[in-house]
Amino acid sequence: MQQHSVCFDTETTGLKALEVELIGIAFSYEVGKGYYVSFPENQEETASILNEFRPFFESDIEKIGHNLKYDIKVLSNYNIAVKGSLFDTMIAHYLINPDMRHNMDILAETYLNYQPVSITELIGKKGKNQLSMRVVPIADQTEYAVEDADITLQLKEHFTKELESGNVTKLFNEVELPLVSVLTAMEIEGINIDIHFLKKLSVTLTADINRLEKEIYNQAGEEFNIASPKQLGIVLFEKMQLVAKPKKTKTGQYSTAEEVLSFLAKDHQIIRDIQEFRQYKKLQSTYVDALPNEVNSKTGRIHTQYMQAVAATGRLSSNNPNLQNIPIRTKRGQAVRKSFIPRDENHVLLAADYSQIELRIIAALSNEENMITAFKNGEDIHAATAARVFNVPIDEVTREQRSNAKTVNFGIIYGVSAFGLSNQTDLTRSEAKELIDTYYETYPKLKAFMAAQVDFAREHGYVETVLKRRRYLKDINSRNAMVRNGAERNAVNAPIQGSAADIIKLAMIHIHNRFEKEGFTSKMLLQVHDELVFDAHKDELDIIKPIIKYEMENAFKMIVPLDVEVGTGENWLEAH
DNA sequence: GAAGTCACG
DNA sequence: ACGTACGTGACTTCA
Repeated sequence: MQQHSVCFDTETTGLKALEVELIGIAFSYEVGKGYYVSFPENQEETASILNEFRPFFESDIEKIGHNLKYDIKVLSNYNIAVKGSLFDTMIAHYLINPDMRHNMDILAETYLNYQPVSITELIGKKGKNQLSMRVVPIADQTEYAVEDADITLQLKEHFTKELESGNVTKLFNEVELPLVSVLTAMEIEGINIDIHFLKKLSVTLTADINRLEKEIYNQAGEEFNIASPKQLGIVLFEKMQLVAKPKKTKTGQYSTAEEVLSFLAKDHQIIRDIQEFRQYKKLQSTYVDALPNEVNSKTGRIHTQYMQAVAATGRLSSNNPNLQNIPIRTKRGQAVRKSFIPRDENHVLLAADYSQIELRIIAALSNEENMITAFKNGEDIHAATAARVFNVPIDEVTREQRSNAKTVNFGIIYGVSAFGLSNQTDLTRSEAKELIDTYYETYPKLKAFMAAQVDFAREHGYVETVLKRRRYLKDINSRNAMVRNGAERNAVNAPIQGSAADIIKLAMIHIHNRFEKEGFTSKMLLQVHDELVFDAHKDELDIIKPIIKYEMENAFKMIVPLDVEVGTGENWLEAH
């Protein structure tokens, strides 16, 4: 193959890239043409056939694909590395319009006006009756796989132009595509967990759940399914009549959500028991019992997948399992976090967190001196805000004042309303309104910035991050006030959340490259929006700590300094 | 498969 | 007068 760029697409036995076997690879380097290589079930033979393709995969030839991370991981099972520049049509379309879907089928219809053979036509709907691609006749495999490769090649032509007209080519080439390799490495690396510890934790949770269950039945005077919001609502609000006017969900059911229960907790033991019961059930089913089942039998580690084209703001998301929502806020939740441990006794876990990155970004973008000064002086930003808003010296700020200031600071990032703020605090709606007004007087340029974002969105139809990542806001001029207000909140929030995502992505690329170049044994494992987690070899700790901190703090220069806290420990909780 | 709930940043 | 925080993924219940 003498081409400059080649599209390829792997066909495999399933969806879990690190566990599947290769069935075939389609190649296309000329629109309308393609070739399919079929592999036998014998894995040694497959590896030896693949070896013939090693020079191609490791060459400088540009590799085009749709969701390349998947194909690269599959090939990694056979020790094939994919080198050279990449072009991922899924990610390209994510940058072109992050709010849309990026399935190849949809893209083919939208851009090529063509309806490809769907995978379900070939192997059926997913479920236990779904066939393996192995049993599909080779002619059909070929037809399907080559079509996909051809479509991907054709999409590239469209998207190259659209990336250009959306002014995101640089973001694509310098951030998102390099990030593919970084995420691939992190996913393959995985993280170690202490299964034995989780099993013990599950036993204690079961004991507490059983105890609470009995007490709840006792107080209710009957047995019912506490995990059923419907049954629980009837017991609490019809039988026990705990409140005169119970809040309903949008379908007319009684709401038993935490925000409803927390209002009743101080007056009713049964509510406190339900809250505790719910918490333990959640921890047990979502984490304590689920995580051990996610351990890969070959590596003994947990391998999440990072979704690079899901979150409309530019963030990553994590699934199968989601390692971006591991508990930390409650005591029992923290126990779950303790189960994430280093690779072995020669390593520790290292966690590096950006401190208040979103507030720093809004301070910098708005050029709000009062907030910038606070950050430059290394002040506690919530206390500093409280001091200004409540007009007291910073060392006389009360707990409650700081807490309210903190809530407003976060609210600003989301697009506060007095209603929302009063919901989140003990303040009444009018107190909340007053606090917001004072806040804007304290930080006048913040308000101007927010208004400017909305104006920009109205004029251009989109907003953008520091790295020019766009989010289109089609509802920004809607006549429906509620819809329009939503778009306006997005106009403020998307550049903030998205810029933070841009910055940590840059840092990840820089750190990954330095680690490769300097040949460290330590590995980056996880990203949790403003935090990176590493398996740090003890011998390398003194070298990599300052490298990580430097690369994160200097990934992107703004007029506000970025601050990163680095910690280490024998588990993820300790590392904080 | 939708709805409700709740874990995280 | 109205309904409202931004962004995700996973689990259980129930039609």
